[in-house]
Amino acid sequence: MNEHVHDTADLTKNQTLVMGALTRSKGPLSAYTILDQLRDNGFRAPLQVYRALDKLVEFGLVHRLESLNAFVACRHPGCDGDDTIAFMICERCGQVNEITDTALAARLKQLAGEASFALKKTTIELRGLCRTCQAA
Amino acid sequence: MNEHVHDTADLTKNQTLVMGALTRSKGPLSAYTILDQLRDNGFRAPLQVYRALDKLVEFGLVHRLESLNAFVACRHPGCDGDDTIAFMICERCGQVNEITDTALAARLKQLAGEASFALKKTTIELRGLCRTCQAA
DNA sequence: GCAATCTTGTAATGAGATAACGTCACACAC
DNA sequence: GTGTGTGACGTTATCTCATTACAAGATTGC
Ligand SMILES: [Zn+2]
Ligand SMILES: [Zn+2]
Ligand SMILES: [Zn+2]
Ligand SMILES: [Zn+2]
Repeated sequence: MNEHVHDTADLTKNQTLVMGALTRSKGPLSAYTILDQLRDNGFRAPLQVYRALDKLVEFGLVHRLESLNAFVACRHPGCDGDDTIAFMICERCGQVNEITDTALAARLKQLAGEASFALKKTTIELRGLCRTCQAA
Repeated sequence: MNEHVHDTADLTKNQTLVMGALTRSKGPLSAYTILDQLRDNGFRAPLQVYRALDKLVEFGLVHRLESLNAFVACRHPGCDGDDTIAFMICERCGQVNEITDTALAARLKQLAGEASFALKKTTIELRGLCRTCQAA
């Protein structure tokens, strides 16, 4: 088995349950919301969720949205190789759109380089209204 | 007086105290850290800090760092007009560098436009090591 | 078997943020 | 001057988010 790329078949029981909750959801979920949804599956404590989330984020199956303190299942096929992901978060319907852009990533790397900053992780979160919600 | 641009002279007592704490600090501070620093000035409750912070952020004198749940005094002269600010946060020494870049902002606006996303606020936070901390 | 390692369960606590209430000071109309 | 609206302030309680600490099972490799 590939040791870097994970799919849902590799997951433990708790990881599978948490992944399922996120995949079923239309938008991001907080850890405690996930906990509530999994009470019937034997979840009793936040740590059960957080431990699973840590792994899922590590595997690249889930992204953490810093500005929401919430988590979302990755729906961007092929964001594995890319560590510069921009999230467009609709403040009305909660929908999250995940995009990568080489020009954007290149510009950020350029800026970091000019400042001699050793870039490890980038967080880009755009807040606003999605196409649908602008009409309403 | 200009009704949009604020300087420290416009601030209330609590706002001045919170602004002072942030200005004195080399790096970002959490609301509760600020609270502790201002106990001697009569601060007793988190809300006193949060209320002041809300206003200071609104005035553009302070920025909130989403990935740290912390606040930092603006040290970027002229970031008023620019709503696309990138923060470079050193994970070792905590120093925060604030930069604006027209190419970066333009690309983000472009991407939002292509998705018909009505952009309201952008969060860009780069984590890594500053020049000094890479040597050590 | 046995040790090393990983995963899990549980309780307690720490850290970040807001709700709900009442008070006070001040500007401004009447 | 009295009423009224507005904004800042103080206090308590509560809510949400996240981690520490400790113990117990499961898994793997030898
Ligand atoms: Zn993704
Ligand atoms: Zn929407
Ligand atoms: Zn600034
Ligand atoms: Zn540093």
